[in-house]
Amino acid sequence: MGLAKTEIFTDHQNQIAIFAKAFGHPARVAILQQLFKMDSCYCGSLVNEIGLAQPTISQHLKELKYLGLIKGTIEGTSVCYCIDKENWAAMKEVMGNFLDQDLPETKECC
Amino acid sequence: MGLAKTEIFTDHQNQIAIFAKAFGHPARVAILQQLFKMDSCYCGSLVNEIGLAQPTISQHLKELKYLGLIKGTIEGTSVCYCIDKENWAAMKEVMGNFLDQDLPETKECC
DNA sequence: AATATTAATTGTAATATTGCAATGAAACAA
DNA sequence: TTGTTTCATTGCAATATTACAATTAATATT
Repeated sequence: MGLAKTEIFTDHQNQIAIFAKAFGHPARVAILQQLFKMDSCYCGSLVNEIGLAQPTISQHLKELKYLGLIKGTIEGTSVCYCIDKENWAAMKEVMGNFLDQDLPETKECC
Repeated sequence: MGLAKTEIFTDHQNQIAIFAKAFGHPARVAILQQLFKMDSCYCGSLVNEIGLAQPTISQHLKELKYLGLIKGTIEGTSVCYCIDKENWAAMKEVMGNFLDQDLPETKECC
């Protein structure tokens, strides 16, 4: 169907999936890495440094912005994007806990 | 197009995206959480505990297995799944480094 | 052998995602 | 005002993903 049955999962499980999906495309990974480098956070710079068309980059930025991971500030005709530190930290907490799960050493299953 | 232009990104960026995509569906998050709990790693148990049809679960398991995050052992007519500890640790290293990126405090952009 | 159990595979329908050309909107420059 | 620059939005085509019924494969049970 292409449609995930989100209603049968917990909010926590859905939230992990939503954050993960944001990182599930290399263009968004590249955008975030650029923003962490900080020396170029204008939309146009991202278009130049990543080899995708401007509407495509704009769309990826929109998704990241919708999740709150980045924020954009209008400066004349340009838009400056940067990481939203607070929300990034909150996301890191959620994803980190998921990744850091540990297995009980005692029980060996397979 | 529905087709990511992976060739214009680094292997590292693609790898992050591929791992992230694995966590981009709540069913796979739920499966992994169950496997970490360890008391039920049979495919049938996962079908019962998660409310999706058996072929759907089987398909999600296949993806996780393909990435090496889990492994399955045949036990009679059942298949026992569990986390692949080594590969999970390797994935955690990659994803962790990405999530733990820091911003230079000096430069404030937006 | 005949049946049952468990899980993978196949096929299919519905929805989502990706990418870009074309266009629009807003601020700036001449 | 007229153009220019920068970015968002719209519309569309191509591919990917999700879900499941039906089937198959393999082992176990009787």
